[in-house]
Amino acid sequence: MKRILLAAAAGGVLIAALKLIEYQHFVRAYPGEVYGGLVAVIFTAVGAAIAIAWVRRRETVVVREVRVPAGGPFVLNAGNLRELGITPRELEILGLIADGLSNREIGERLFVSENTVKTHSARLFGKLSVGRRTQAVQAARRLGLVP
Amino acid sequence: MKRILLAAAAGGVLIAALKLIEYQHFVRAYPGEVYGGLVAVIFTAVGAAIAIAWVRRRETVVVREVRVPAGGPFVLNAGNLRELGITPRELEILGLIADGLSNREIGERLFVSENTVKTHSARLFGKLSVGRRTQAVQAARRLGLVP
DNA sequence: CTCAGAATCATCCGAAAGAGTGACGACTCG
DNA sequence: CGAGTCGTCACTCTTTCGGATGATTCTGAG
Repeated sequence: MKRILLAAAAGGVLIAALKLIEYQHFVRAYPGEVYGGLVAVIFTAVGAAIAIAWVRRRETVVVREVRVPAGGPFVLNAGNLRELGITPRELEILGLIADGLSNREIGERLFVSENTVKTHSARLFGKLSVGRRTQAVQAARRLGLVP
Repeated sequence: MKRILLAAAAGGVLIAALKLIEYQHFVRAYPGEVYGGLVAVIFTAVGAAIAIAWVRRRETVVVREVRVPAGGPFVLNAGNLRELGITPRELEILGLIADGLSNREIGERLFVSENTVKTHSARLFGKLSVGRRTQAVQAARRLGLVP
């Protein structure tokens, strides 16, 4: 609504300006070519001003700050666990992988060698049908195996 | 440099258009008022087109606070994004890392080289203060940067 | 125009991860 | 007892990651 009024007002100003310039034309202070050039320049500027005022309203809206209010405590999906045949130890290592630990760090935390961790994770990847630990984390979260 | 040439070319077209309209004026097919009106309308449009082409690229980003119930669709936390100084491209790559893609796959999907992906991810790790992609995914999820 | 930020690509190098195998002890179940 | 499962460890090889730099191009802002 406000835009329509603004457009109408702009149109009025436009016509008024045209008349004003035209008046000078009738005064014949300048030849027709100058008149045309003047009109062209002025209305190019007017058009640019209108377009800028019009387009500037366009803005990208980005949503902000929405702390997920804790969608309840994590519950393990034991069903998927069974179906995939994942052992307790493997689940333990899966959790540590999801925490972003390296194989070496996992080994140190569980007091086993890095090779052992690699063996477990390799079997884990097979059961989850993935080839990378990041994918394993994704699959585990989707299956309700980790928070 | 390129812009200057473009501006010059636009000016040339402008003048040519003016001459063309002026020719019709000499033919006296229309009275002076119509000539002025025609010039005004056309150059208002030209000015608008130029301004739009010039201004269109810049888009204003507005941050809006929104409450979302638990389990709702993912909403990006733009605040954290700003604080960490993460660029759009980096965010894009962060998302693909979270999807479990390798650097090579990310490069293929975005049509850039693997080296570029590595550069982006390295800067990303710095901004997130992590040293591994799995940790980056964890941090990103905690900060509301990825689903 | 100059400057800064972003995106792009490259090279070198060491560390980490993953694939593929083989093996051994402990425990359970039939 | 024998078979099967689990957890453990080792070794080799290839691929992928990550760190550290340097360079180029484009664009927006001052």
